[in-house]
Amino acid sequence: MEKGKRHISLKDLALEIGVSISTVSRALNNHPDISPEVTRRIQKLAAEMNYTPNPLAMGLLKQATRMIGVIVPDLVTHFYSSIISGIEEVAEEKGYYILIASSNETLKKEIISVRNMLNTRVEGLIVCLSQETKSYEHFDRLIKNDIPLVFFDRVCRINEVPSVVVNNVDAAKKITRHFYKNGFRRIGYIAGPNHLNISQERAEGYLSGLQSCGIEFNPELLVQCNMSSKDATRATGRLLDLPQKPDAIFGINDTVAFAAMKEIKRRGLRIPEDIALVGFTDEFHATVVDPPLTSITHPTFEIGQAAARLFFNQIENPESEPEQVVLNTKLVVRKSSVK
Amino acid sequence: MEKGKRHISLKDLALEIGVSISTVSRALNNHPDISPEVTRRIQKLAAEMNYTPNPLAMGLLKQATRMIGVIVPDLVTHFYSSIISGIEEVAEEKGYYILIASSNETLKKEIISVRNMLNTRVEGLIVCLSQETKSYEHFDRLIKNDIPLVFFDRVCRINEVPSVVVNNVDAAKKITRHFYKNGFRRIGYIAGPNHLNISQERAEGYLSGLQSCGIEFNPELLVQCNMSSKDATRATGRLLDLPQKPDAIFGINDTVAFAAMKEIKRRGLRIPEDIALVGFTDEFHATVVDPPLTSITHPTFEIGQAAARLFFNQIENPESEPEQVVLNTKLVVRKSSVK
DNA sequence: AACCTTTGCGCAAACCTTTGCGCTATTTTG
DNA sequence: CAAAATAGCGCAAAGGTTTGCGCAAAGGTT
Repeated sequence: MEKGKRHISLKDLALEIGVSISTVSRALNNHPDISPEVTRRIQKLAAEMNYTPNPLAMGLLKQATRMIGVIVPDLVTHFYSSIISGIEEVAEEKGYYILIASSNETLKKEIISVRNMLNTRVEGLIVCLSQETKSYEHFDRLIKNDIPLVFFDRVCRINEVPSVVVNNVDAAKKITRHFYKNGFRRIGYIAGPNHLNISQERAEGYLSGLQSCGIEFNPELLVQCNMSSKDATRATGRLLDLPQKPDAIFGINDTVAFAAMKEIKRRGLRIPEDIALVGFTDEFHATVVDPPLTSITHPTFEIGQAAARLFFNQIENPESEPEQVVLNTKLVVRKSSVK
Repeated sequence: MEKGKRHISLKDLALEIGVSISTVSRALNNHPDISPEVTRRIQKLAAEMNYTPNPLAMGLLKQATRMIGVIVPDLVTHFYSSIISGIEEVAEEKGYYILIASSNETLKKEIISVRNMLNTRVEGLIVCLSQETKSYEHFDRLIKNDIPLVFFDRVCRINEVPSVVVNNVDAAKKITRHFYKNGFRRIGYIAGPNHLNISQERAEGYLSGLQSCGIEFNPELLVQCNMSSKDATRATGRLLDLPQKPDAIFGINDTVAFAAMKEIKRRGLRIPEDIALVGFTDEFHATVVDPPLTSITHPTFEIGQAAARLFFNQIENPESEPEQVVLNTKLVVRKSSVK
């Protein structure tokens, strides 16, 4: 092989054997038109020179890149990386690659990523909205042009776009009732931004849980944060500064719960004796903090798989109606919420 | 735009304006041959129809895909995902995309991933070896064909391939001396597989640290594991089962240290009173476990950036000699190692 | 008026693959 | 034995982009 020639083409094989390019192509695809003898020789040479078809050429020809764009709020939390693993598994089975971008929780980067990925000619997108995202025009071009799109966890336009979520309402209700059963009555909730479906739905479950336990909702006990550690710490502070502190706190996710845990300890309060704590998502390290954190496990890998399946459903079945897959979660009780 | 037509091409623009494809191409590239008037009209239309060049076609023409393959042992630990973020940042500046694959710490998947990525025509690879990898033939094709390759953290063939590592020897030595200064004398080390440079170098630093403190090396106190939580728990058990237990343990990374922490607690021993503990890598949650874990911070983001820069150096400067970048780490002292 | 230069644009090849169609021998059929 | 069928292969187009070359018309020079 010549220096600098990194991949060989049909042309190289054709020149070597002394036949035309089309004959080589057909031989490799076992086309009946080509004599067994020639086919054998070509396939042998191709194997020796380890020929592989050029995906760029195939992409041009078939107008298909076999690439899926995946946009997540960040790359470094277990939640998203595990979902990505799930997507990758299904994609690999189908011979697709995934292109990953992080929005860093900003709308601006999300918009740029969508544009970039389309320019790269991905066949479609699987997206979890950034925290800031409350307008959705940047997805219009996809929807209008029937470019496959799937949302997961943080979703929008669920009537037009297939999505994967967990049963947030039910899970939050379960948490509230769990607190109640263990003797806690002043139950606080640290929510996220209001426009996110996950925040709304978990709040709804929280309220419905309170009601089913006969506890009246106290607005003081519902605080908001932007889901960063820093802001979660502040939100926790606001709860702990109340004249009547909560005796239990439920955070919208484990990052928030970890921050709350630090702040509670910093103020010399004990968990769960003084304040019980429950998270949401069940990051790996929930088992390793002290006390171990009660949380809602997410079937992260399955979320990724489901999202990828919805994606391929659109590829193979463009006319199908948008479907929403709802996965179940489980409350995993650990020390942080049981006296 | 017709239904199903997802991207427009030079041809579409040419037809619309009534000029040839080459004129459109030149107009968009501001070629002086094209009259200002025509150029203006073409650029206006291109903007309106938001034309973007088809990367497949460009790739075919220029024999360059502007894609980098990245292979990591897993996707879900903070260490790797943060490094990937660093790579992505530099890649984005250069207009490159990254294609990510996980070896799941297996040689088999690593070999497959290398092959797949080459078939996809990535322009080169940035790799962290899997735990199992002790033979390196699957990289020969890259080296022989001058396809850019960079290793980071777990490296091999450092004379032929540029790489990014941290000062493992020095860091491990620092840990050992830190233990000594805080009054610990029976210092154990839970190592990883022997063929990995990180395991060897940290062992070397451990030994050199002991020597510099005048402590004689006791082979019983150096145990190995495959770096999984399970095996790390077993390895910890072996240390704790010794007739003369260590009074300090140093784990090859934080995953191992977390497992050790659990096992030590499970046996009713206190940290750091009975046994001091130090990790390596400083995963985010080191601050959140109890007690907070002393560890070696890795400049993960910078590792990714450095790896990407070495990569582009090869692209832009194919004849340059393979360089090894060594980044500094810092010992962050927390409660787990100070009585 | 006859020539040369410039301006402004189109043709076609190249990158790689697939595939409908056409072509030439050979083989089969009536 | 002539006609028709078939086996086995090549040509060329398509997909999108860039770019060397060619070409026509306009302008300028003697």
